[in-house]
Amino acid sequence: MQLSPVMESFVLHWGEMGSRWGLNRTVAQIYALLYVAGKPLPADEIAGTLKVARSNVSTSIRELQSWGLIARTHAIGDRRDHFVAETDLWTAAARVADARKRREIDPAIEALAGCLSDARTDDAIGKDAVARIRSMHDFLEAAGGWYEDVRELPQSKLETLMKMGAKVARLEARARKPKKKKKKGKGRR
Amino acid sequence: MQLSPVMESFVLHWGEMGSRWGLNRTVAQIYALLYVAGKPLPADEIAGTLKVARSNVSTSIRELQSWGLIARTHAIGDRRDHFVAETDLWTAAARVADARKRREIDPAIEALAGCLSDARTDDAIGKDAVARIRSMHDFLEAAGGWYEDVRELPQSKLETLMKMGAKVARLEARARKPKKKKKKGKGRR
DNA sequence: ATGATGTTTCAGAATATTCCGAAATAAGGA
DNA sequence: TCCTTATTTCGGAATATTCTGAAACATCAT
Repeated sequence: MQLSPVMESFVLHWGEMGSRWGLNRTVAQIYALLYVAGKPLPADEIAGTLKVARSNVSTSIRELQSWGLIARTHAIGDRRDHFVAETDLWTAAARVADARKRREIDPAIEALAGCLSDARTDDAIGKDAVARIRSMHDFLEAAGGWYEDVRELPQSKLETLMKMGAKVARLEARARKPKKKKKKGKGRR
Repeated sequence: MQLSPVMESFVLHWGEMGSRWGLNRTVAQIYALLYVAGKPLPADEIAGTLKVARSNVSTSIRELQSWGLIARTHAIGDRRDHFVAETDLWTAAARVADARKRREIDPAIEALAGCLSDARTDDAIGKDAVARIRSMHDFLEAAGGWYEDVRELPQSKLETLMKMGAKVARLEARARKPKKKKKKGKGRR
């Protein structure tokens, strides 16, 4: 896979971004490569294009699969596995959100529940401290539950909901600060 | 600050969680400590309690302030700065979300915009690849814009919106899979 | 000023993560 | 089966991050 200058810079940027997002560089770059490539690539070609060890690609692909961001396909007359990126960004974002919830939120809830249960036999802790821990636990659980509910909506409904949110927000903004001509520093929309 | 067993385990767990969340252990532990403590603590007491270097506390506090998760206060008759955690979890979550958008989304959008502008002078890149890059750019920009809109809502409105979302989700779920008695479990799809 | 107290900076040590490459394992076709 | 090709595992090298302790800096009361 020969990369054009822009494709290369896209991949490189993604590598950077990936770190910020908690995936490592290689993983992020592979996703980016598959995303721009727009066609299935075999592992060794990925390794060649990105100049990383073949084994590294193997590990990273595993990780990407666990995030649900790439899929394995096969080409006729080729024994090798090929991989494609999920190109629908709604789906991809949802996959990432799912994975993050699973890795970041759920274990946290569990840990907090553990603390709460231990708290009953800890006579050195104050009632108010326990209450604070509990409210954190409850907050995360509520957020997680909400996410799961909403997550199951078909995309169309979700989009409607989001538009609604934005509309309410705009109305609200107008109602609250009628003075200001244009809002915020980044003229969007 | 003497920690009870449960408080200690809370702080320790938060240290773990923090890593998953992209903050480092000390930073996370300090927040956790201030959160359970429920009262302002001076930096050296934090260092003593957590058994980390005083300077490390200083750096971490700086970071926590940049996330907007702790505030500086003063006690009469004490020259030292004291720090309190934001205990309202809605607010804290919003602060984290803001910071993450600023660090994770905004730079990404910028990078992609750069790629797109470069793409005009790159004759080796395919039209379809450019289109894919563009759609990623647009997606992120739309998501960011939506977030900013919604983010400015007063908390009460936001809560209403979320409840609405959850309600829609529940109705939708019933309509789509009338068979299932109870949802959830671990059954991801 | 001077000293007492508190905070920040910074170079390098300690630690953790990522990556490579060799060796082991699997899977297909002759 | 045996050979060929594809994939994974894993120990340790390379790299990046975090943390420490000492020194520099700031602030205030005397």
